[in-house]
Amino acid sequence: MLRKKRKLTSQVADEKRLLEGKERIAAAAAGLFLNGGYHSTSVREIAQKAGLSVGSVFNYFTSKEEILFFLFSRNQERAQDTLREQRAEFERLKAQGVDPKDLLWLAYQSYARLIDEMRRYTVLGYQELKSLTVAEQRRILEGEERLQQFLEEVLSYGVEQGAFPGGDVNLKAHCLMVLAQSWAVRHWALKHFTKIDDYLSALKKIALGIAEERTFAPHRIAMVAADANGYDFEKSEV
Amino acid sequence: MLRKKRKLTSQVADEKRLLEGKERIAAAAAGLFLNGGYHSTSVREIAQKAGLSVGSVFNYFTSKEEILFFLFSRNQERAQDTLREQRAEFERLKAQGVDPKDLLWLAYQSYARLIDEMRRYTVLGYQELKSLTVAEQRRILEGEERLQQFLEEVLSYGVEQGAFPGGDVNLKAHCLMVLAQSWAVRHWALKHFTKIDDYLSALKKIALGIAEERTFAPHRIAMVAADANGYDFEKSEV
Amino acid sequence: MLRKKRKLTSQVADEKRLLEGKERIAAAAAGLFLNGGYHSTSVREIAQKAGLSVGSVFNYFTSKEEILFFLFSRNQERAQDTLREQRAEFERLKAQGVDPKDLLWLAYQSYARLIDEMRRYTVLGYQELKSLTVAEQRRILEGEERLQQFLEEVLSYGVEQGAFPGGDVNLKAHCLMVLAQSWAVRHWALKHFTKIDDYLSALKKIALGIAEERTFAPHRIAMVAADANGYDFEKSEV
Amino acid sequence: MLRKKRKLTSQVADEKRLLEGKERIAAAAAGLFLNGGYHSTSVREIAQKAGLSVGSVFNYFTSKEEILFFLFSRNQERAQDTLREQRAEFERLKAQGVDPKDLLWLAYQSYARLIDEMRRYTVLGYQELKSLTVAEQRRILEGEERLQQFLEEVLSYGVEQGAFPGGDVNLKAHCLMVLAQSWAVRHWALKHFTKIDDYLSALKKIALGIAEERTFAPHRIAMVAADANGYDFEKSEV
DNA sequence: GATGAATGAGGTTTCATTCAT
DNA sequence: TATGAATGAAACCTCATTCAT
Repeated sequence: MLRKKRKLTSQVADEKRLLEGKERIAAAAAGLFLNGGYHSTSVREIAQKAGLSVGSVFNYFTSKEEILFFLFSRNQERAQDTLREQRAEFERLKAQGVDPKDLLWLAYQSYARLIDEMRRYTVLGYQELKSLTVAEQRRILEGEERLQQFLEEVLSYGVEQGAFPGGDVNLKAHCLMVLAQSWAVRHWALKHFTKIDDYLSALKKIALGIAEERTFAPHRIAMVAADANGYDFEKSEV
Repeated sequence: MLRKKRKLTSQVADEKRLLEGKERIAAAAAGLFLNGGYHSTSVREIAQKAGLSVGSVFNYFTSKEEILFFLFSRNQERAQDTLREQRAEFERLKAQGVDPKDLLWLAYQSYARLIDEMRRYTVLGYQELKSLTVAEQRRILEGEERLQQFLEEVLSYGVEQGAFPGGDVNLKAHCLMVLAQSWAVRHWALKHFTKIDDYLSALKKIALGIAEERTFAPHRIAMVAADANGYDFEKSEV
Repeated sequence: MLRKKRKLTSQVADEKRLLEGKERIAAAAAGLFLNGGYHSTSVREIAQKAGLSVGSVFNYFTSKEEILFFLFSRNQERAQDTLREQRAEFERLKAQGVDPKDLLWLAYQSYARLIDEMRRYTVLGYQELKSLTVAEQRRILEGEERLQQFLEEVLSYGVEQGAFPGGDVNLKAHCLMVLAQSWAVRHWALKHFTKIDDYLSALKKIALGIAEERTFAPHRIAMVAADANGYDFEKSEV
Repeated sequence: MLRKKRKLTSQVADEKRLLEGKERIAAAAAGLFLNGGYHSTSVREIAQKAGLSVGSVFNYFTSKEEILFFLFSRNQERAQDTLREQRAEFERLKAQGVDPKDLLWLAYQSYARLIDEMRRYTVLGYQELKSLTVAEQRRILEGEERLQQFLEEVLSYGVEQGAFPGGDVNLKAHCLMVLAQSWAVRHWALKHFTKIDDYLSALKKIALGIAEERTFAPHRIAMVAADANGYDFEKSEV
């Protein structure tokens, strides 16, 4: 009669307690997801590590996948908060007439430090984003895009001010993002940097060099079949 | 992570047949692993897509994981082949006194094109490497390191020849690798480039800029606890 | 990526084997469903009784519910087969000018014997029909309606021939059906009849009496709110 | 079927409060049990609909099953009350020398109206009786038997008075009961009757016809193996 | 060598019931 | 007495793997 009744809400009523519980479980899950991956981690393991019974986990989350999504969104929020602060800071410093190069470097540093703080989640993103619903994936990627957009804005401001040459701002921002993220996702290749600040100081010239490079303007034309390069990919593309 | 294998060898005797079968199955698996992930793909699906019975798959591979490993190693081999060619080419051109900058650009281009050809597997690497045994992971990463080493050698040659300033060659190579790989793993952000060559020509100045940047020399001291930066990671680190 | 992939077909390929297996499992399930009910019966129990492993059950059926539906439909088919025979027989005897009363009694007897043969399933129907999808329920009830329609036709033929008075043929058929079904669903109250034929011979006069009764013609007007009799039923009505 | 109860008494001391609470919960449960079935209804849903907490439900009932039993018994009581009234009325009218046929019809009508009032529970009985303990089942069925016995007595009185022919009074009562219950359990086939009284007036001639039918006397011999008709039923028989 | 049915361990999820607050 | 979070057993179902044919 009632087919497919899905429990839509968490069982725990008290908002504060609910969030605390979620945090606790998610924290336990994060570690396990990272070593071993999302699919290889059982809810039983998560519960155990969080010091709860299996059933209790489902009082806080309605599904295992929700735990993964929670991890991503919570960090997304964290990133967006930082972004907001950065924006404010950027406007403030701009008004003070600070050198665009310094502005970029400040912005970039704070992005890289964010990556460092959330290193585990950055890696998780690269690994397990595809385990989410397409809708959920999009939500997360939109956040990422907003981060990149900010770098683009800072770069564009530099162009306006004559600090950087015009060019493919979008590409430059992409490169900068990727180099920051590599601190997390390719950390094994950067083992000789002890801390993010070591990496950053080594990277400084390279990063600014990218910004100052005179590249071609972008060909902002939406290609009809952007992906028509001979591949027979079936659906995906993450 | 570690598991006990029952049957250690494949059931198929004829070497040629065996390899053909493996290729066929792996090809089918590759697509499925990419859209859907390794864990969500069942052996039955793979068998079906390969036009075989479930049982047959296990005549060619001893486990599902072996299929994944096969995919990685086969591509590793492919990459190492390319690397060997590149090395030969590099020596030849070096002997002809070709400009180190051109040498680097040639090497880099061919690496990027390799990434492009194996785009699906590059993504797969970022996503599913952790699904392998630690030993297997290491084997794959060693290949990756060899690729980076080649770039480092080319860069070093440029330094010797006075084309590039001295500096952290290791870091530069890392950056170059990451930017090439981003064509695969962050392709959604590069949608406005139709083909790898479009991306490459836009990237050329940036890449060479990185090579020519005057960075600090590396502090080649192996840190005792390179990872002692406050994290409580348990085991892994990919 | 692929969300909600439902295994749509049974795993067993060989048609004959598949059917045999289904029969075997369904037979085991039938008994268990009857004592204890559908929900209280676990798949493990079914498997055990059928002499199979749990997994194997799901090679034959895609879900537990399918077992229940299989039971219902298979008996539905069985009933429809009998119905077809009855129809043929009816036409044959009608052509021979057999007395309508005898025709009715023959038809009724064979329906009652069918009920007897499928007694367990008749009970199951009363108990567990609601455990099916609404669509599936409808399919089963349509079969039941066809059975009743046949009785109505036989009754109508008797009316034409002057053997029975006109009246609410639909109601009469309903009464006859219910009395036959009561042999299954209220068997505890009929314990003093050893066999269906005992019950039938005792019931003969009553059944024919019903047919011969002079009832009012039916008020075949579709009532606007047929159910507006003060109840606050929420949805169902089986 | 049989289970171990932990707590044997309800937690609520005040008798009045206890009963009020039980009624409230049972009322909520009744609707849910009907649409959806006993097993598919969770205690949480019941609590929610009753406007209580889950814990409170278990202050009033010691188990979910007890709710079901409560529903059945409360209606059983209701039925027995009506029965008592009917008995009194019957004696009164008998003393007044009322026509036995009228007596039967009055008694039958009031039974049918009872069924109508408790339609939901009649259906529930057919569906979920088996979810009770065997002992509980028996208690409920005994009540049902008492109801039938009354009809038998009324019929017997008619026989004594020469209004009905002798015959299988037990069978006749059974038939009458079943036809009344069909208003509830096979309501879908009687949709063209808006109200129970419509059904009753259409049924009147049939019902009285049954009473007046000249059937065989019953063979009241307890059969040794009453069920020896080839079935392999294991335990139950509802 | 190929097949595919059988297996059973283990996955996620539900839910009646308990019990500290 | 009321609450609702915690529990853990047990449910359904999936799937890699085996093995008789």
